[in-house]
Amino acid sequence: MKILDKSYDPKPVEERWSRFWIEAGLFTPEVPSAKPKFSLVLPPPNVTGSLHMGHALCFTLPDIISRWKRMKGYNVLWLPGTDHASIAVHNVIEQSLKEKGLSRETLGREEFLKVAWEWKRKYGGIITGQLKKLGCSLDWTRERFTMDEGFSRAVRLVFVSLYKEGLIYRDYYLVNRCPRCNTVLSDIEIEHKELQGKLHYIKYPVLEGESTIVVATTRPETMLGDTAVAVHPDDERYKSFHGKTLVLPLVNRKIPVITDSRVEKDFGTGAVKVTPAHDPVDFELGKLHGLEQVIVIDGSGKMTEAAGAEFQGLDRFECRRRVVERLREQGLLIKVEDYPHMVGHHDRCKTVIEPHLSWQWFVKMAPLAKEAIRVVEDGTIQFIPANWAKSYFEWMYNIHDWCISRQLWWGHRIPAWFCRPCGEIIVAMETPARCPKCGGGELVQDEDVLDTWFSSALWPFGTMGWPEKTVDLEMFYPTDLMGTAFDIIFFWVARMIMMGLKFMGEIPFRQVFINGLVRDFRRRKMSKSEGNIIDPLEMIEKYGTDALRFTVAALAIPGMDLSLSEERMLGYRAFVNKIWNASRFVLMNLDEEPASIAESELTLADRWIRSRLARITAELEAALDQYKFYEAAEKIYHFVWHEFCDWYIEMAKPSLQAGNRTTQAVLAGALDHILKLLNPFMPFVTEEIWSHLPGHGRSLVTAAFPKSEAADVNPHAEEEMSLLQALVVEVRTIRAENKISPQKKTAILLKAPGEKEKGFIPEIRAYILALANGSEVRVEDRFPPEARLLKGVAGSWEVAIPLEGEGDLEAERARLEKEIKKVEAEIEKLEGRLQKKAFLERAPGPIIEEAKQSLLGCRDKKAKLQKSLDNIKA
RNA sequence: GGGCGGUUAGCUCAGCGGUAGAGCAUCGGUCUUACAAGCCGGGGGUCGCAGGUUCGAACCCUGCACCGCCCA
Repeated sequence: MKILDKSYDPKPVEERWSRFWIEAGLFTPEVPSAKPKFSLVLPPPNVTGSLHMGHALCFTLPDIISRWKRMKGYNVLWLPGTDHASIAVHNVIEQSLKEKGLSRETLGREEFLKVAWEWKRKYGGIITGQLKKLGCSLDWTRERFTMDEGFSRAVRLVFVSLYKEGLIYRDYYLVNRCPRCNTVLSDIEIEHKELQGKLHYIKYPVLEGESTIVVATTRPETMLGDTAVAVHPDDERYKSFHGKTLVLPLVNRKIPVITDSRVEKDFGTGAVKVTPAHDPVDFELGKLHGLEQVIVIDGSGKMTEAAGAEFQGLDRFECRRRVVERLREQGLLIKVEDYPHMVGHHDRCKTVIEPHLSWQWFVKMAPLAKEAIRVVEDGTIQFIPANWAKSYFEWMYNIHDWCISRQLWWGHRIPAWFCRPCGEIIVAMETPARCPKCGGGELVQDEDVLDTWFSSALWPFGTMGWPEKTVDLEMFYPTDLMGTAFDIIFFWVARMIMMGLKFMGEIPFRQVFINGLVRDFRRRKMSKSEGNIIDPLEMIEKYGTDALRFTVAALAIPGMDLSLSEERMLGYRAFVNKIWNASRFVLMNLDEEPASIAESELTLADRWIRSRLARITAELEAALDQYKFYEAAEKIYHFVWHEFCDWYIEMAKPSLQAGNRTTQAVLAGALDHILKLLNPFMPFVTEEIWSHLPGHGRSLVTAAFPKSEAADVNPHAEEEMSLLQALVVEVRTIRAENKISPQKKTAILLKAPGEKEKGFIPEIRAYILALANGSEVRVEDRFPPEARLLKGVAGSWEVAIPLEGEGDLEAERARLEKEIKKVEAEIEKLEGRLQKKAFLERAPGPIIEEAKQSLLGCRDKKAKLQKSLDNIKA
């Protein structure tokens, strides 16, 4: 048998197996297949991306499920791919152009796209390589990219169909624009953050007469675009102003005072300036009251010509200062107050959003949302944890139309053409030759591309070849699981559900597992500026992928953020190493010739570990079934380390030395079983060890997951084992507390409570000797009174070891006194309970019985301890 | 303002109606022939606060406080 190295070195092992799995096609499902299927698609990471801890979590967890299902005999498809990430790619490329003194405009669309594709070819593989490093069991033969030819076709088809159905429309509307990224955004890409702003009180003179109205605003620069002032119709303060005309300061535009019940009387002075082209509320007001829309800020945050000669070309914030200055000079600025308020920011680049009036494309969401709500309501799609469904509903019930056009080039260009002469809009799959309305050939395609999330919404079926009727769709759609973080429920999950229902007529996935956010050990968000980022690649480098994966699983409590620390990872690396060394021991003790089990030769330890394996397997599967990764991880961790290693291996040693071949077989079998249980969590180390086991197969990836054998459950062996453990721990405790050297072998005296229990002795004698470092085990009916003994109680048994020489009994006395105190507290509690009439009358029988037994046990223990103590004192 | 989650050992978290648990940290012992990334043993908690339901509450109900997230 090849002896393993003394410690585990992950790097070469990971590289070797990662390559082997993929080359051997083990992650590629059978087509066709008689097996039941289990499918999922990878939520596509950005091509620009590099693996971060959020990915590590979000991809490891479904991988654990995938690997487990695969081993259970499912035909598993986990389909990988990446997303083109319009804005992110633009940011990267435009930044590098800027460094060369270029811009995308100087380059032109076609050249820009060439650069982008080149860049994608060069860096697009980074994250996929990292996914392989993570050990994700993805079928790389099916890898897709959202801008693939086929996928792009699907995107176009969806656009065209929705347009034809009236679910996509074009509108001149006030949308959110990021002046830095130079594109509009959808509502959910806006992050509202409270800023300490200023409320400016500005005097607007009335055209006729001397009076003025004071308005309050946080954005004085927008006054240049004001086209009215609004007051509440019932506001007594302003009744005399109804119908009056004001002169807009700095601009000298004549604007009306209008009344609208939506004006908040309590805000500012109760009179509000109305800027229909730059504020969502004002936009609505303006439409209702037929106000002019004056655009004073352009899409990049610069003041327009309409803002006036003095301000034109200024940045919006610079303009704000200038406007305030001018108003102050003219005595029109009454006061400025600190005013905290919520301001929209672009969630990616954190730039303050500018409301922007322009022509854009929108998806009408309400009709799509209806079905999507129903399938979650009726449980066809299940959120895990279920609470997230609530957020989903909340959003879906209040859904807004989705602005899908982006003023970018990298992405799916909107398949719409404008006929210059007649103004007709043509939406089509292919570039139309001429206008169907006027017959003209002067057609110009819309410049914009679609929101990246528009294509992501098609991912679950677009990746499988839709709109073709493919075998993959037939076999693997709908998928079974979508694992993702909560912040993406609206971006992704909701839209995938809507599009899946709309175009496939079926849900895209049955279950949605929502994982938490990864935080640092003090529960802070990880961020570059805080310097508290834990980089998964660095962790893999330092501790190995298996340790990283196991850590992530052990911390993954459904619905909870997890706080990660390197310390924790260190602990699980120790676990990996522990497994390695336990395996090393097993392999060192196996004969060349594989052993087989003879039932009659099974030792207590053998029967016990088989019983425990059966139970732990069932428990592990139950936990995984509910996506309780932390519970599964904790269970297997405890079992492997503190049952298999601490007890079984130690107990197997004497049998192995005695040449017991059955124990060899049980030991090898148990290790094989354990490696399979662990494989979904730590694929690399388990695969490596397994390949050294006699009779191993080709790969654990496709090995059968162990069954929990009911026949192996052995309560008798478990009970006997519990007794043994209690006895051994008691002896060890007495030894430790009395500072008896670990090297020193001592005689161990046992007193069984009765004849029946004495029957256990032959079975446990050798184990006690080995585990408690005994020189002999003597069974006594009563301990010799003359001897100096250190005594303890284990269940209903007593143990004792002789104190040799002139040993000090002080420590022992302290120990006994402490023990007695503990038992006394327990007795008091139990007596209190059992004395209550109500408890005896109302509590269920077994509970009362248990309490009574407990009390008897405690009293017995106390008596024994007391006797020992008296002995010492005497 | 609405919604969700949290408050349990020094730290991070399980437990969610029947005697308070884990990992790490800590303290003591130990290089015992798989592993010192190890082994053995110990200490440590009126389960945020106040009421209520119950024979029995960390767990269920009500209110409050504080922290975090999401949506207006």
